[in-house]
Amino acid sequence: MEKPSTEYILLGSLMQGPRHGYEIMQFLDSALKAAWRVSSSQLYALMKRMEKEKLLESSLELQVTRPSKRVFKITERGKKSFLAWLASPTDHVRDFRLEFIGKLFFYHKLSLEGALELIEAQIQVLDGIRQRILKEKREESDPFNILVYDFKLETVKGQIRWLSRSAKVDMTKVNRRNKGSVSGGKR
Amino acid sequence: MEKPSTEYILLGSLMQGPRHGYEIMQFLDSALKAAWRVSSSQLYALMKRMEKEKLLESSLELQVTRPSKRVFKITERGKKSFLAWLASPTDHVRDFRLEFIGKLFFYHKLSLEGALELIEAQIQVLDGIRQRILKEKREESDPFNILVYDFKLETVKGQIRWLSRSAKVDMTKVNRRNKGSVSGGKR
DNA sequence: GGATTCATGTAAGAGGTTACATGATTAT
DNA sequence: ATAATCATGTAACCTCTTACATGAATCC
Repeated sequence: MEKPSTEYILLGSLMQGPRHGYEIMQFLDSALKAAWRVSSSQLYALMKRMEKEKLLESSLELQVTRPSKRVFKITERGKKSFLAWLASPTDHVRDFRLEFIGKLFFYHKLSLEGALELIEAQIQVLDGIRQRILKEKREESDPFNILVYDFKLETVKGQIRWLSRSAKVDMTKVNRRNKGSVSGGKR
Repeated sequence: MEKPSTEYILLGSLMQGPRHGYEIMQFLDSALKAAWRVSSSQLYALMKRMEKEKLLESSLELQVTRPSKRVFKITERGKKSFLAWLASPTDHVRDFRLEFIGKLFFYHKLSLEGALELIEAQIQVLDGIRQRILKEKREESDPFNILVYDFKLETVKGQIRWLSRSAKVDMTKVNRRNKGSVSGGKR
């Protein structure tokens, strides 16, 4: 069973240091707004579950004028889980969009190396899928189903094209600009 | 509030005459297997709901050696609802794939006219979306967000390309081959 | 004086999925 | 013998969304 990628997005939000829920929401709202939305209810529910699974720890921080904050901190286990997710390509076309963009975001944000390797691996995976669809299309006789296969092919080809051009080029730029550490930086 | 497209797929399965649940499953499994999967539990649940909404009617048909069948028949209200769905383009990129293919399937299967008009309208809708993304991209300065917009653009452009080439051409062929009636044919 | 920000949640529901129950019949 | 086909469902769960509750502080 795979975790939903939203959990990894939340884990990733804690990689630069502890944060409380509201802070994470603001962070994602401004930084990932174009690609990912997490509602407050979902966020708090997921955080609770992940604490049970020992992927993070929390502590209450009392405030005078404001309501108390629950500050979350990622555990070693959580870091390992996040980094493993980050390095592995997605193998379902329908999840590719959100999940892959989420991964790139953290390579970018955390100034991590390995993005090009992931892109390369993802291209291989998508190319495998492309060939599988091509094979199925060849074995199909119904004209409507062929149409469907054409659409799937067009989708996968668009993704590969994007990976080969934009992603590769831009992530190279990003990587060249700032080479940094994984866990550095307190808030 | 929009209905989930799965309901329309089920409605569409009744357009050529009454059918029982198992029969619909087989029909979809063989004819739409490349694009749409409906589990038995979901099918029966949706049928029950749609009967409450007067989109269909059902009656029990007793059998000697086999378990009884519940035969579903689409109502006038159901037909109207289905045909309205069929003629309207999808305006969410994320729903486009499944929903549009489902629509084309029924134009094909029911030998209906109007597929080319729908394709044309859908291209217009997607082109509007393309321009909106392009505009947002131009206003964006963060290199990562630009990457995301590039991906969205690549996706939409792939869809438009598919619509303009394959879909248009193939549906023309289909339309030319068989010109038929809407409600004709008993099972 | 009313809206927005800060901060955390609960409850209900939408739209599924997977596993399972039932039980006879027919194909291998 | 056993597996698959026919036929209809229930129950539990999953991921995520929307609406709502709370309550002080600060901005306009």
